[in-house]
Amino acid sequence: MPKTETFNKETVIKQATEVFHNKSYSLTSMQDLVDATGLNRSSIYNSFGSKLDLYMECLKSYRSNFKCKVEELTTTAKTPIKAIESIFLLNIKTNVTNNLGCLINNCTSEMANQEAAIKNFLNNNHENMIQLFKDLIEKGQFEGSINTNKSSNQYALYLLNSLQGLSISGIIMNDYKHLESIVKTTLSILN
Amino acid sequence: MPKTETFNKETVIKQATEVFHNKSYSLTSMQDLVDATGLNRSSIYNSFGSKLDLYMECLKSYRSNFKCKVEELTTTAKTPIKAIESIFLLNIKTNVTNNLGCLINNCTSEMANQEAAIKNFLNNNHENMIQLFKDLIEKGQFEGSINTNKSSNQYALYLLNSLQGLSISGIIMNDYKHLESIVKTTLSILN
DNA sequence: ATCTATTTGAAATGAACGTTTCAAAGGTAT
DNA sequence: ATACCTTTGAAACGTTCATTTCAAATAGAT
Repeated sequence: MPKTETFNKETVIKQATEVFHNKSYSLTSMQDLVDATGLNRSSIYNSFGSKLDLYMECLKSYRSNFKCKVEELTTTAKTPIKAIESIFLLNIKTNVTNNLGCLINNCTSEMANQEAAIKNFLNNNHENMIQLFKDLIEKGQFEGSINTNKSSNQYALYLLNSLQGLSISGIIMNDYKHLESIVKTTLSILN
Repeated sequence: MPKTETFNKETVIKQATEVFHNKSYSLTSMQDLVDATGLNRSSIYNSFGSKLDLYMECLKSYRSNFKCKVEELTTTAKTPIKAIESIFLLNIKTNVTNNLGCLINNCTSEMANQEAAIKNFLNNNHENMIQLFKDLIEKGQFEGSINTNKSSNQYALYLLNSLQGLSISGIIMNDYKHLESIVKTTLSILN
């Protein structure tokens, strides 16, 4: 029957993600994507639809990648607070080495008010993150390892806010130690 | 002698700032700026140089505006901690009403890795903000109203990080109360 | 009124953009 | 081999972009 797809869709998304991460959505041209993926222009349109569609795929891939790592961290961590810490450290490790910030947070600044589909994704992501932190906080508060000065919801909002801040801090600051210090100070409130 | 400038440069910058804030740098076209300012295309180039030059002017104006308000707040505030609080509240008040985030933080995501002049400005801004918080913290620690669990530098990094987070949070979250809660939790560490 | 330097308007420039088109090439199954 | 449908390459499409150009209008100083 037909000729089958010769390229690996996941690989292409990975390559495209890197470009989008490096240059932002607006500053990434279709030519950049052609160059980075080695694919033909038509193949990209055939397989992904449009530049925006491909971008959305990259966002989803980026998030599911993050989710995987987080799941691993939370299951291996000894305490909820250690789990939270390792999520934060994962974040600065991936953001300080390249000074690019988090793809999703960059997207928020750039696109949240421009594209409804993007806004939807971001809202969804936000809720997921809040839930993630809320669960961990509740677990810690139940165990007694996290204080109950604030509700799990208040702490979740606080933690996510700090994590988002680290995305921007990671773009400007080059010193890993400074970012580590921020994490330490941020989490010290929970004990 | 010559015909003099008929328009007010500051007004033009204000109008341009609004456009850049609404649409980001990349998504703002020269036509958008012509429409928003009422100026002729040539006049913009004559007076400001290029789109990027005008953008830089807007960033500077935005920052000096912020600085003015901060100066007023810090001089009228009864305590350093109240001063810090009012800076945070000013921030969420200006960012939650429009869901646009902070112009400078948006710029960080979008442009920090694209334009050296911008990166320079952002680094400078970062240092200024750190110094602002550091001074307030030191004052509070000297007076005894702020604890010494962390150094003024560590607290300054922590506070700026949270403030940057609020810029992103303000884009996604619509509930002013939630942002207020974040501020409250963030500052509770200082007492 | 005249000169002079500037602003203005409108059109033009040339490059880059995202997307489409379509004939040719390519691989799979009959 | 042949038929089938996909991928591929290259060119072209129509827009939009930032910027330039330049003659005409404009206004302060002489």
